[in-house]
Amino acid sequence: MSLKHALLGFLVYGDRTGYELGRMFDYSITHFWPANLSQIYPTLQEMADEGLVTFRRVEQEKRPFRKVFTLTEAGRNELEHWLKEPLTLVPERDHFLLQLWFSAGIDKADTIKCISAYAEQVSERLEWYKTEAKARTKLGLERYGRSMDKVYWNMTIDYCIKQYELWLEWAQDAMRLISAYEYEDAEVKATKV
Amino acid sequence: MSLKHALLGFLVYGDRTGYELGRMFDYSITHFWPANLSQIYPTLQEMADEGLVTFRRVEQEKRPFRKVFTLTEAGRNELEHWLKEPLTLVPERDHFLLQLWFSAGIDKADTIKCISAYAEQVSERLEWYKTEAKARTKLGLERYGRSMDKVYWNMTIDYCIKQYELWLEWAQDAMRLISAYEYEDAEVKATKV
DNA sequence: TAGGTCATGTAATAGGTTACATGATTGC
DNA sequence: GCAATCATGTAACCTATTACATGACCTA
Repeated sequence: MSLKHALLGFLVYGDRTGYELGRMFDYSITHFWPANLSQIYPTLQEMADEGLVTFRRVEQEKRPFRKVFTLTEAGRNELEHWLKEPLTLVPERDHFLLQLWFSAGIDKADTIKCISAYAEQVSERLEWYKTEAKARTKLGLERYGRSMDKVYWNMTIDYCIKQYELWLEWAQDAMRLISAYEYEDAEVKATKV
Repeated sequence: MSLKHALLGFLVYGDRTGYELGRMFDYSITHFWPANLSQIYPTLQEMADEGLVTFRRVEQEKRPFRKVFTLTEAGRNELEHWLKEPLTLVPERDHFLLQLWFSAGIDKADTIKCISAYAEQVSERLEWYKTEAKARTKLGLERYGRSMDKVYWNMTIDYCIKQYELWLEWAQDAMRLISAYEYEDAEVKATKV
């Protein structure tokens, strides 16, 4: 369960509450690994049961108590083990490709609309990476970054940017291709008549 | 639930049993939408309950009965509606990026090993797309393909190939970058001494 | 005064994977 | 003789999402 490993990974930077860990997700890796508090809280409890973390309850005035989590030696070992383990490439589901695969039954114009809407979202996300994601990463690096973090964190952003750029190009080519095909249809019809 | 839409999409090509639909998945879209029979069977039952499909039970000698499913008008409408609906880009989880993000705490050599193992798998998958996936698609087109299927099916393969090529390039750059960074470390140390 | 932040969770649901259950037929 | 194919499913489990529950403080 990778959520556990991500939580262990964040706890390396220091003790945190579940809420704080949630914010760390939101401000750093939410684009490739989103996590909800409603999933984080029970997972941290499980991790405590398994001995990967410990926690102390800190009472507060005027606010609910905080449960501050700390990595244990076992947790650190588990994280290190996971980090060194080469991952198996898992098949990713792609809603968009699925839709496209079955699109021969509908009007080309509708398909082009879908691709166009997709491209627009990709374009927005791309812009987000180039500005917001970079800014957040920079901020995180200044605050908590270890020496190699800069290299790896920037590499993940680069990875995402390149991927979205590719998708955008692909979508534009695809729309052109479908339009061209429409044109061929017309030509064929013209010849036939 | 996209599995339902995929099943509807396949049933456009003709009536099929659950088993046959499973084979259609395996031979066409398993790389971007895998499906197990243990998921397909109950889903088809639900779809029958919802009126999207009907089925007839065909007894056989020497083999278990076949349940042959047919699209209903409602099913066809539901499919068409889904096909025309622009999808919202959903955040995809990436185990590999997650691992990389937290890798600053371990030896660079171990990280390079992980990236290298990843690259090797990407490379194999890429080869698979260029040969096997293309061959299967060609076969499918000859057997069932509608006029536009060729365009769309080839576009999905193109999409996957470009993506995997990008990942491979990225991984190679990444490994070079990490090695170079090691070299800089050494230089810094040398200067310091 | 309205919306965001801090702070904890539980419950229900959805979607998918893995294991279990059965067993004859067909092709190499 | 052994593996793959044909043919149906059920049950347990895992992971993640959405909705529900509570409530005070801070800032524009």
